[in-house]
Amino acid sequence: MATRTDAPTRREQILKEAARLFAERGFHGVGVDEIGAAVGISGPGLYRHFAGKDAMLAELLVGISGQLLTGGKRRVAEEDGDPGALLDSLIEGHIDFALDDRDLITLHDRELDRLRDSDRKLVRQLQRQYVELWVAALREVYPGLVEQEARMAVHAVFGLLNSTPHLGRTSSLPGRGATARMLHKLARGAFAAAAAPVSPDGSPE
Amino acid sequence: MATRTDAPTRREQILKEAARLFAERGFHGVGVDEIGAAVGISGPGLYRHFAGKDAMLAELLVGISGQLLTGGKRRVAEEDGDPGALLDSLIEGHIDFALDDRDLITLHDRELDRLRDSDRKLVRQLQRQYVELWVAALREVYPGLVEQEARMAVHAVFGLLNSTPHLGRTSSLPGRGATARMLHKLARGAFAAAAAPVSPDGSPE
DNA sequence: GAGTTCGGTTAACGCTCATTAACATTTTCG
DNA sequence: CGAAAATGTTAATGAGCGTTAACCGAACTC
Repeated sequence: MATRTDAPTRREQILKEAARLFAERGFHGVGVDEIGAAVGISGPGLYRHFAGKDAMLAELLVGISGQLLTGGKRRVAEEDGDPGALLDSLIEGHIDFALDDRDLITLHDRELDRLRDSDRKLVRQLQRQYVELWVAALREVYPGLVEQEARMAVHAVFGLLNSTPHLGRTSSLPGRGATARMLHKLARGAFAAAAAPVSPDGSPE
Repeated sequence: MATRTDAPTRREQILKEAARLFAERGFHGVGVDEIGAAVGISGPGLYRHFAGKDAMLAELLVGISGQLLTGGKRRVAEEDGDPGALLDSLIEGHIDFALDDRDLITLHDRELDRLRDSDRKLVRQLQRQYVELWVAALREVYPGLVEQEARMAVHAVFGLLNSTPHLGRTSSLPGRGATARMLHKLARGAFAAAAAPVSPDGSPE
């Protein structure tokens, strides 16, 4: 049970830099020499730590999906009976992740196809479980939602929350706290609308 | 002024297939031979129509941004005084695009970095104009929104609407119409929440 | 303190792949 | 018709890049 202060091992440094570079220029857009240079060693030295470039990507993507799922499960386990609070907790966790590890979020839905079949299957399975967590939580709050609707809403809200990488180009963000609060509001609003039975705002069509 | 029924020229075929392939496997993941094969010619025959692979991507991305902006401007021009209707019209237009040209939507925020500086600047500028269209329309409906908030909400809703490519893996969609309606509802709900002054749903924190 | 492991280095290999060359065929049209 | 443009073809080129080979010093370890 030691994940913190075990020293940022070389492996971890590499993964972190690789994530940043992959997110910036895409998996194929980054050479191993670059990744090596980013951690002070150069080129093939990476092969002392990873089987290959693919292995780095795989470990990153599996790691992301795993972390998201683990965090989600923890929050579900901590539920105290208030479904709304659980949904808020899930949203908050996802926002934290999207804001803190925006590189990984970017990778997550950009480079999945580059994985070996088995790895991709694993990642997809973790993703699916994570989605189902949300779907269950959402339907707890809005029992009127049928499963398919709920799933679609969850996917859409993921898209909303994961939009943070696209910000920052346009204008400097209004501070992390305010950003998080705004995203939370937006997500909640979308969910509420999903559950509204008919004509969401007044326009009959 | 002839864009339709001028025959689907070779150029257009190529662009269409290239878009599909790029969206599926990424710009670097697709070879020119593959693109050629997709339209019946093979390999370097493409160079009779495009200066290079980069040029195809550039034309695609500029085209997308341009189409979005043009469509948005048209809808703004057709405004009849009802700000809510304009916002709905913009949403509807974007959803149509996201559902009909999901390949292009995918490309749009995945491969922008591969462009030459000048092209990327152009695309960004078109994007920015499109965003500003939305921001203005949104603030017309919700005057309480400050510009920065509105811009963030718009970006987030783009993320939401552009999430459609991620669907379809999980479960068969419930039909195009229903999908469009649902996305519309979600977008409207998010916007409404953005404008809500405080504590969106009841949780005080 | 000798030997093994660890973590690195540089040089070389080999493959993929965009691009160009050289050449052929059809279409246009004066 | 006949020349020139248009549209392809295949073969060659050349750069980039992931990976492997061969080699080396430091750090443990018995």
